[in-house]
Amino acid sequence: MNFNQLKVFCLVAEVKSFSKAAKLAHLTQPAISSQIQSLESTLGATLFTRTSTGVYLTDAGQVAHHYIKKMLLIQEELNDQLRLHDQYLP
Amino acid sequence: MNFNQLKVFCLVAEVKSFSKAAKLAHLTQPAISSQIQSLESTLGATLFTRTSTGVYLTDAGQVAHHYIKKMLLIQEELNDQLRLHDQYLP
DNA sequence: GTCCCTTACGTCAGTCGTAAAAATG
DNA sequence: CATTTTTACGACTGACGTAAGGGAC
Repeated sequence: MNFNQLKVFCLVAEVKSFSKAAKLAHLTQPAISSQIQSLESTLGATLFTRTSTGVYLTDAGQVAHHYIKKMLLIQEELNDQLRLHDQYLP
Repeated sequence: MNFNQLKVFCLVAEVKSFSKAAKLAHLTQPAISSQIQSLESTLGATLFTRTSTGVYLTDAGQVAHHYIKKMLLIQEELNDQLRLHDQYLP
């Protein structure tokens, strides 16, 4: 599980579309599809229901979204704190 | 940045040794060294001071340790919550 | 036909282990 | 010399893009 997968997951959850997320992330749809499948595999749960009108979070997906948002927020705080620090190398 | 790196980082921070962490994680010392170097590179900060008597967290390393522990805790909560869910596939 | 997601496949970066090197006590 | 970390190198896994496939409107 890596943070790129988590960012892609949150992006898809927001725009409710793999293809739109792909454009926003400057990736291809297959890359998005692969990332989501990989995340679903490691978490052992289906995160999205795929329909012709769009993709939507399952119950498990909503749970995951809640925690993953928190993790990404903490990651940003970490980066912010390190940027203020001495050992930071631009 | 992936979660294996974060777990290795926390392990090294606890045992203050790459070699001991390697044994505990069932990896080799070079693998630990590489993971830490990679994490230091992505965070843009030196996390450990390497001495002959052991490795110790730098100031930036202590900051990172604080946030990374929180991220790993949330990851565990996520796994716990998903395990209670319907869509969970063993 | 059009749009969207998935599968298949070749390519390239990242990670591991083994082996050798460098540094410290 | 013993211990620990780092570097070098070959092998493997994982992620990407291109191209083709399948389903819904």
